[in-house]
Amino acid sequence: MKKKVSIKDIAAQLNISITTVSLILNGKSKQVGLSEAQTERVLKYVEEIGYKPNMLAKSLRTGKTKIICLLIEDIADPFFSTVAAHVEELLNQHGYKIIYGSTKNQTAKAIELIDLFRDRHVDGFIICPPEGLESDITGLLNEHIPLVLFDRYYKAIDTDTVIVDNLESSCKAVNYLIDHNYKNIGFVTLDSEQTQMQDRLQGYQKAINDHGFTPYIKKLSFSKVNQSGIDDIVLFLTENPQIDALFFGTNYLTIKGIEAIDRLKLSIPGNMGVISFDDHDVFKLFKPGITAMAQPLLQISEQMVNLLLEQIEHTGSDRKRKKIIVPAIFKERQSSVSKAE
Amino acid sequence: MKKKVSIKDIAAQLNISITTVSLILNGKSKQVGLSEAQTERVLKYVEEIGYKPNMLAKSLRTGKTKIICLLIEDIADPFFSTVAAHVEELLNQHGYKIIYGSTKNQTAKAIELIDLFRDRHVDGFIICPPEGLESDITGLLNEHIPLVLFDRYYKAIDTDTVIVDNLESSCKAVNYLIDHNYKNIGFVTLDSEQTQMQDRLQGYQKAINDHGFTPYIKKLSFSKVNQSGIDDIVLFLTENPQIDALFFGTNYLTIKGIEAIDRLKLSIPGNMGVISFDDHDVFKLFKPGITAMAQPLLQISEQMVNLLLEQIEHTGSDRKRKKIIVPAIFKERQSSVSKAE
DNA sequence: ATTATTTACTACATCGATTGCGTAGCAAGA
DNA sequence: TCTTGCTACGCAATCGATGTAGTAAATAAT
Repeated sequence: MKKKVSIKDIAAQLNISITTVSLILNGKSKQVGLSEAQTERVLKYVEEIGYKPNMLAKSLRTGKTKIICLLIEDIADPFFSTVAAHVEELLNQHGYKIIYGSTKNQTAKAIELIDLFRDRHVDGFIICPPEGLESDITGLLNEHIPLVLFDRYYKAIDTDTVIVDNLESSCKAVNYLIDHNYKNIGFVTLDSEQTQMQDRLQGYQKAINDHGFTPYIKKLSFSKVNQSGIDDIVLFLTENPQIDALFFGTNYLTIKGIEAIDRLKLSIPGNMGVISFDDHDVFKLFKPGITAMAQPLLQISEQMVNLLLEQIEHTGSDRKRKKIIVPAIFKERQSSVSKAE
Repeated sequence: MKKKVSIKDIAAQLNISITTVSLILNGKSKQVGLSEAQTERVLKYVEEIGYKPNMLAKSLRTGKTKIICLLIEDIADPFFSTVAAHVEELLNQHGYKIIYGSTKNQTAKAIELIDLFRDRHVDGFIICPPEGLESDITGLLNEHIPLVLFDRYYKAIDTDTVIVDNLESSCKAVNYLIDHNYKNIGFVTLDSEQTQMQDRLQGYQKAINDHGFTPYIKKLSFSKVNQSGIDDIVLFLTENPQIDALFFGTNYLTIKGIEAIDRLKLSIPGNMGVISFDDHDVFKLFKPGITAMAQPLLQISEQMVNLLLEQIEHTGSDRKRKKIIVPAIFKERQSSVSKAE
């Protein structure tokens, strides 16, 4: 069992000062004019004994932890876990580790987590914010803590943000259904004020209005999707039997919807055209394949990491915050093929 | 923009010593005999200004970080992300945060990550180890760092471990197929020496041998599953047309298998019975539902967290290491219903 | 009145690094 | 000989906490 060696032990062993060792280890030997010989000697010895600096001490002193906090809804959700995987990979390339927290879309939990990680002095945050976090986000901004929001944002706060073009994409998806001969298109969404859901709703409404169609909108409460989601959709469809296609606001709503449609013994796309916002592994495997408006997760992750690194590197205060909107990708599958007249 | 207050500022403000503040904040006021009045005063003030201790300094001093490292194959895999979600939740209840890393099942990446997190002084590890990590694991044990392995383990090293009864479960699954009239049952697995895959293979072989059947085994290389997995399985089935059922060693193999079967225009379970080791969201939604031997993820997570906390709390060296084997759960669906004679 | 005990705190070293400032040693220029 | 200027390094403060050992004052015991 090896005991941990500190910079002090090294200095003692080599009969030099701690300062010298530290400077050499931080590559400042040239800068401060330490001799080649000494530098070599220290580097060689350090290598030999496999010394690893204590990151805690380092962080305490420098104020940098090289840890980024990723705050998402739920790590078990494929959308978020995929983003997490990408962000992890990308940030690793820059020497950052990532620590994450699942908010379950609950304001209180999110606030608690932000506090906790701020206490741990993470170097930055990537956050998919639930509702009602305005003041906490503002707090982070005021302390100049690097921060990127994604998937949704707050209209009232100027933050670096990465989202998809929710409105446009939704509009396109609904137009696609209209073009394929569906006449009564319903929209199943969350009862949420969050920007992404609002924009998707508006996209739906725009497409419907543009064609003078009748809107059919069902809003489910986030917390009840798992309990009564299927029942709610069954009811919605029963009450509106004329509906011949459904557009879903998120992938888990689509999954509930598929089960509901199945329960009503309706066939996809024969009786019911389906398009999902957000893709899912299931959708391409499912028979018929479920058409989806997919978010380009790698691209989103890259943009987020870039924005975050920009902030970390840019210590001045004159940087302009950026909102990046990436286009969603339409994955055409069989659940939305042309309806027979 | 509020500046961070330290324990020193508090002491100065209240005209008392740093020690006193620290003692009170750590709830030792009674123990060391500080006056009620003083205690109240400090607590009240601390509350007022919303002081948060610097965890870095605390950790540096105490050697505890209250962070646990979860090392898994891939956070984007639903098996691991679900475990991650459970572990996070459970450990949060005990005041621990979790930091994770995806090894992609690569030895080098895993070693690097373990090193990194050890440097960061995490209080413990939960690891799903790739092959060839024996010496690193031994290293952790020697340093008495709390450690739990899961999903697989090293036969040569005595560690706390949580796994499912891979051999038994696999045997049961294959027996189920046999009982349902399938005669030529293939096993699609990974070309891996890891215990979980070996045990599943042995379970398969036992069931096949017990009935005097012919084994058909296809081993895919982990790294190539995504590229050529489907083709490989198609080939395997083409070369062995008598196969009437497949047992898959992991859920992602099953997914490849389903696509392969689909490509061959075979129907499940009509032409091909299917059972998967490991469940997946897709499987219950799929038509027909895919029968699976599911791992009880919450139970596994609970056991891991328990073992880890035991180690953290048990500072003596006489603790006996535990291997916990939890039973898998058979999820009977339609992909394995009785074959017509 | 003197010593012992208790009460209520405080001083200081420490964890393992970083870093601004200081300086010894030596050669060259004045 | 003395100042100046390098070169090559060291001292000590600091980050923000913890915890041991100690002390001053008040009270109790003898």
